[in-house]
Amino acid sequence: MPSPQTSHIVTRFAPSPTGFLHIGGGRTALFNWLFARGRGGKFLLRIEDTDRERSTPEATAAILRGLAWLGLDWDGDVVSQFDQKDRHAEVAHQMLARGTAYKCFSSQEEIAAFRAESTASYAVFRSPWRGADPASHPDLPYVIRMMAPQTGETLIEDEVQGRVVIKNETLDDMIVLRSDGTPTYMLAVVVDDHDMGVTHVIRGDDHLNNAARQQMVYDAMGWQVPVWAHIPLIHGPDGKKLSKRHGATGVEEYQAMGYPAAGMRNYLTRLGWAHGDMEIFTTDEAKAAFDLKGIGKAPARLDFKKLENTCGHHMAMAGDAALLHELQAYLAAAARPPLTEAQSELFLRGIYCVKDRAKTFADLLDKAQFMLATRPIVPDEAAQKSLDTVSRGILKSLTPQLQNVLWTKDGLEPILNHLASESGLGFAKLAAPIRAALAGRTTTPSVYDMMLVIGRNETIARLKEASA
RNA sequence: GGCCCGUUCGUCUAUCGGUUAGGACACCUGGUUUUCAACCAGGUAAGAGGGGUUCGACUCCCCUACGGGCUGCCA
Repeated sequence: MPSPQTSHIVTRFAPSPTGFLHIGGGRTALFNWLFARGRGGKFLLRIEDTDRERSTPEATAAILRGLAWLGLDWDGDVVSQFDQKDRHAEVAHQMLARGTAYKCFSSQEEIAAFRAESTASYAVFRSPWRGADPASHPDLPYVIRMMAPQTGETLIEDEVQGRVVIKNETLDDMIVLRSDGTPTYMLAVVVDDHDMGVTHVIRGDDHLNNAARQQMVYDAMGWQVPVWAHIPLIHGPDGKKLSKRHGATGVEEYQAMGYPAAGMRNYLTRLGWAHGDMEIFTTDEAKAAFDLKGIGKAPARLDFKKLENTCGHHMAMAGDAALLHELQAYLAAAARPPLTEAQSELFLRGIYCVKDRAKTFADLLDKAQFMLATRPIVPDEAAQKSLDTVSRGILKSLTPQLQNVLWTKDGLEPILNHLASESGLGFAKLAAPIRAALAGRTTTPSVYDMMLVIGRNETIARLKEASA
């Protein structure tokens, strides 16, 4: 039964469609999603496309794909901020009517000149039109500025950052409606969050200062201020802001590299958030455990080793069919050919002996090569070395013995053990050429597992081929 | 320049005035083993610096240093 005070939670993710879904954005979305989903709330998606110059439908599509891959589903339709522009203008004019905003006729040149001249420490632009008599208004283009309080303080009660005090004198009368009648971000974000019923704004802490400005809009309209939670941004391994030179920054790149979505989710969840000593979470566990309190205030660095380790856990935890399904999606994302029906069947039969040692799907596929490959098996350099004359002779003597043996580990073991001691090689030395023959490489699952997975005929065929 | 935020092992973090400062990744050692991996056991490793407050400070306050953010008719 949902508890009444937690069932009205509404969070949102509001990216601007100017590129792919950034890994940091993915984490922000994840936090919002976890918070809402863990509390029976709603998670909404809004595309902040008011900047017509930079917004592209391709970017929106990429963001949606990224979210879908991460398994973050949203409630209702995707909201286009641009579509709400009339509503934004309406609110701007309401503010005008209420006297909490005013028309400013200062040109951009005038403002630029002010900024250039003011080397003073307090370079806050004060519009001369604040409080001007409407009768004195010229017939010129104007912007609508917020009538912001110029004294006193604005208090941000932030779930992550704590109580943050911003002195109002450091804030200017921000523009809410541009001279072309379109809204600025500062207005649009507030109007949309209010209209969409957003109760918790969880976003990057690059918006912490903006929260003060936005809070003024809430106050000007008499709207309820949402719960703020400004989370630190993700940094690269060197502690600098995450950028291209650190490697992958787009969520979809991680998919293409083969990281499982569940592992990615787990890693991102734990990056900058903790729940005691717990490290590995199923999605349900994460939803239940996630809270704003556990979010750290310092920026976290991306650590690929830990990402891999986390993904390894999830790879091992996953069901076989689910792994096959996600593997196929990975292959498509990485522009690689899908597994055929027959390969899929083999994969399902043999996946048990490779999945707990793989960290990514690329890794999994590589380790599964022995079952997916078709003859001739071409040994790599290291494997070739173990297929010397002596070894080939031994393999040759092995094949007839496999003809009628019971095809189980118990059936095979005595034969291989006997051959190992009889040849004087010992098991380790005997296993090497068998690995080379069956998989063409030196790093493989157990020889028994391989034989059982590929079957009697294929085993004999590969041994014959290698010993010929 | 101004304002805001941050700083515990290499990394992610626990700690919410009194702990031998805990866990995870990585690393090292040992064990197991059919190579690698996995697995098991153990180990190295931390409170940026300086002042306070306090019987006692990683924890509260101040300063400094360093890092980040904001300061747009971008979002």
